[in-house]
Amino acid sequence: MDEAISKREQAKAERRLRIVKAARDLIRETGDTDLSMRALSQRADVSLSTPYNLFGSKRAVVLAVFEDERDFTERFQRLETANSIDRIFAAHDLAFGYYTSDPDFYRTIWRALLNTRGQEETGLASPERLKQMRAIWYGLVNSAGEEGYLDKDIPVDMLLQSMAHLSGGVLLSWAMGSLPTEALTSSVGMGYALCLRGAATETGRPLLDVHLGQYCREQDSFRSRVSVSRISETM
Amino acid sequence: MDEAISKREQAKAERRLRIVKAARDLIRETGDTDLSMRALSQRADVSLSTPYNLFGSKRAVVLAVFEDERDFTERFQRLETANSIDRIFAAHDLAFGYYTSDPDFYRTIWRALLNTRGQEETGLASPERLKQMRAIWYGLVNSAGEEGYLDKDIPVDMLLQSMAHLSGGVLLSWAMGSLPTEALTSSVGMGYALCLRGAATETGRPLLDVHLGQYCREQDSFRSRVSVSRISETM
DNA sequence: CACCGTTTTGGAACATGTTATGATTTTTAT
DNA sequence: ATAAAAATCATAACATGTTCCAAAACGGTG
Repeated sequence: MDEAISKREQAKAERRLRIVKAARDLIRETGDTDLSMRALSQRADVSLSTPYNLFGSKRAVVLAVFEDERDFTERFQRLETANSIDRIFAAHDLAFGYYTSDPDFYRTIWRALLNTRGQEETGLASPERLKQMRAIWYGLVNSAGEEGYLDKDIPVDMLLQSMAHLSGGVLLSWAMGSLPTEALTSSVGMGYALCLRGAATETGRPLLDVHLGQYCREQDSFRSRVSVSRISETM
Repeated sequence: MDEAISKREQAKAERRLRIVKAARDLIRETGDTDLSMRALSQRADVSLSTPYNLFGSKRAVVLAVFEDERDFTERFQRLETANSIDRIFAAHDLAFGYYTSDPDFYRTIWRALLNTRGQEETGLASPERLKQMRAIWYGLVNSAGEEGYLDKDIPVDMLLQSMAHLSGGVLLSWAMGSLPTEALTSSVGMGYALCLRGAATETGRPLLDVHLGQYCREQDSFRSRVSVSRISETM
């Protein structure tokens, strides 16, 4: 009976899989253009209604593609670094490596995720993924605090929030085309370094200066093209 | 003949105005729902084609509404503060006062601006507005540097870029519904304070601590609801 | 195997952003 | 005044996300 019930679920899961795979392939092949639900359902060999039954909306499908693509957690486990500050930036480089290594694909996905047709129910990631990510990053920053690199007076939560918003802003800017892919990682890294330095102890500051300096130099190397990102209006 | 030529342009300008006004009213009345181009053109008493002739897309119309609503520059001139650090945060409070005083309206607009149907040509503000804003903020932060509050080793441009991304990220988070309106101003302010503190001199740090502490306390007062914003996934 | 509930299917339908088109009106130039 | 030019108008058309519905297919149960 458990097997029987699973037969139903299995078929569903398989369809779900087909749909996600078809969506991913279509995005890879034609960069968003022609990721119509009609093309998608045809490619996945299901009816037009099925993706709506199984996911609810086009946006949800794309979100599934997005989360399916990333195995950050396990790759993160294998990071080895001298100190907790370096580990933060190693994790950052790892995370943004996904974007920079396949920019067209991820930009398309991000754009689709930004399109919020209609009311609420938004959010840029599933709750589970969020919890996972939050745990990882909390651990990272908290370690830095416990190793004496960050001022204990500044709550880790607030640091995390600012860092999250920073990366979100950069990704937005990038997805909208204001920021070239080359500037992605360094823009976020620089912001992280700045924020962390704002909360750093005497001990932590030199460690952060290394990264800050490095990202600054990276940005300088194509400064002419970047200028201040278009999004600065929002300030 | 100049008058004659202007007759054409005048009529155009008047139509443009009618369209923007109609769009604004429709958004105010029905919060995005029913800002269809058909409803818009009817309300503005023009044909469906005209907004496309004059603006190019729905998004462009909304952008025009957005920029039409804000008279930040002149209100900014009237700011009077003790030092350049305080002025930065006064400007920030002023800027985000627009959003918090009419959140539904601006959230709708932001959502529409995020919707990027099709290819490039995006950007969240017109080039002129950008130049204006950039000048103002450059002046603010640069003053802080010249008054000895900020380390000269850190380029103003980079600080500005991080701050811009930060505000962009917060606004994104807010527009997507992950961040309550009450947390808007303080989230950005806290990030600004952190970033600036990361670039501050001994002299500047205490000034920033005042603001940082204040925003922290603000956030604490409704911490239960905020948690870490949903966007943290992106890190 | 026959029955029943769930899901998928095919297809139509709807709202909407956008484009194309040919007629009509308004403005400018001769 | 009249022709040329420019813009708008009314309208149809198209693509697309989404919803709805009856019929068919499927899976589990007696």
